[in-house]
Amino acid sequence: MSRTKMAPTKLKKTAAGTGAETGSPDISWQAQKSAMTRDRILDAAINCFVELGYTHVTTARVADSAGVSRGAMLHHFPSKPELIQAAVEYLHNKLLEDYTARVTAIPTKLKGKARRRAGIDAYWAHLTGDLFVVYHELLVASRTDPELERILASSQQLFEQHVRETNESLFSEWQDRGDRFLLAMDVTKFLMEGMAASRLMTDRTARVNRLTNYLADRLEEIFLEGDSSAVGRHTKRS
Amino acid sequence: MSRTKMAPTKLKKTAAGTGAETGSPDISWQAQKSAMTRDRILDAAINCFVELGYTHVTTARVADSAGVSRGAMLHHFPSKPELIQAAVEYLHNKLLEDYTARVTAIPTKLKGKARRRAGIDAYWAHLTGDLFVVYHELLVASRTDPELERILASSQQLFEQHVRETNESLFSEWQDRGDRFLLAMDVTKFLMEGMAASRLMTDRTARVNRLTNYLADRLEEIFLEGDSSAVGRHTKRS
DNA sequence: GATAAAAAACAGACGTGACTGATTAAAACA
DNA sequence: TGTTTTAATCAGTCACGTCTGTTTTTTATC
Repeated sequence: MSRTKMAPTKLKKTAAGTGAETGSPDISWQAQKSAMTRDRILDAAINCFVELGYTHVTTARVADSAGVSRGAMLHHFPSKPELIQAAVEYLHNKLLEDYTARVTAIPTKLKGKARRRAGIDAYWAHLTGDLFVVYHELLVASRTDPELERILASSQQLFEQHVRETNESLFSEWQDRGDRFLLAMDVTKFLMEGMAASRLMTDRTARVNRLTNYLADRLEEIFLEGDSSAVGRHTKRS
Repeated sequence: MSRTKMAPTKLKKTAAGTGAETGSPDISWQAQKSAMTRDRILDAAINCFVELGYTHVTTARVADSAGVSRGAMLHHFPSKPELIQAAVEYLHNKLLEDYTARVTAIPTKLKGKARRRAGIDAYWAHLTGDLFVVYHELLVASRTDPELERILASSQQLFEQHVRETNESLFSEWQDRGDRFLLAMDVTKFLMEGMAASRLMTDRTARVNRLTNYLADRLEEIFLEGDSSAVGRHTKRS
């Protein structure tokens, strides 16, 4: 938004004054302030990713959005690649938080089928949020950006692992379903990510709703498969 | 702005009717040469999209890749946006050709289930080709590029319609399946596009194979649904 | 039909604006 | 006062678009 300095929101100094402040020796007040500026800059960077798109982000815009001068920012992040790396890791953490928050927010009284359906809807909300949109853009950009690929390769793996562990604990009824749990997660993941990535399709909401319902039915089918007549229908081929 | 496709039609009128050249060649040598250069430039542009990624493409690189000078290119495409628009439309046509070619290449002796499976594999080959990767990148970039969004919005619609018509004629056994045909196409489209977009996942081939087999089974299910006990299972909800 | 004029295609150099990183000056703090 | 943090300015690079000049093809005139 507006440029202006508005001087870094002077946070209170807690009467630190004399420098005694043995109360917090490890983290000096300067360090706190520095860390706050860092976070402000990283938040601004994410914001720029959302509003401008990864390729249109410049150091000047991030600094402006954060309300600091370029000099100040370059003090914290000496070069653009270092800023990008920090911002991507920051985004990665926010993504994890977002997914975890949405899934753990499912009422505990929901059980069985209703709970699984709520999980689908939570994942869809996660996928259509700004954070995932930006993350997806980064993944695409990484095809021709080795540095970005290096940064994302690890976080991608960590994210999948985290999602899997979270799901294993929150949907523990799949515990004895073995590989069928992985199949269910993959079907959900790729079908919904495919839908999320198609921004320009016609009849979006109608098709999304139909496919989401279809997916929910398939997950029930996979879950109950051991008890139905459809055993082994899609385990191997070719 | 709009640079209509056929540049060669810019022939002058030769109003001074000497009458001698009433049978003048409709397409002069000059026009042919111009069109050839145009196509060389557009091919080079697509190539740059593939090798460098949309965001790293510059007019100089395209000209260099095409083997013409920047001045020559600027003569055919006065500005970068005009070049991009022409290149995107060119890419769109190549995409249509690619899909059509792959699907029509399915042996006619394949029938029923085997034919449907071949369709899935053909679509997967299409999605993992360079052309679709680039198209997907453009789609992502269009989020923060209004001009690109305008160009893609129409081509996206045209592509879906073309695919639908092609499939209707090549998989005519779905003719009386009504909406279930649309469902089958959507499930295929989004699940496979979701897989294609995930470049960095672990165990890629194994998971892709499993999901592809799963998808093939689901399509058979949808196709046979009218004759099975599963009628109406996933037609409506909320 | 030959030749000159006109138009189109092609080629390269220049200026402008934007972005990055470095350097220097000011301010806040201990 | 001395050090750390913030602000402002400078130089180098890159990409784009305009400009001018050259070659090739078409049209007009004799």
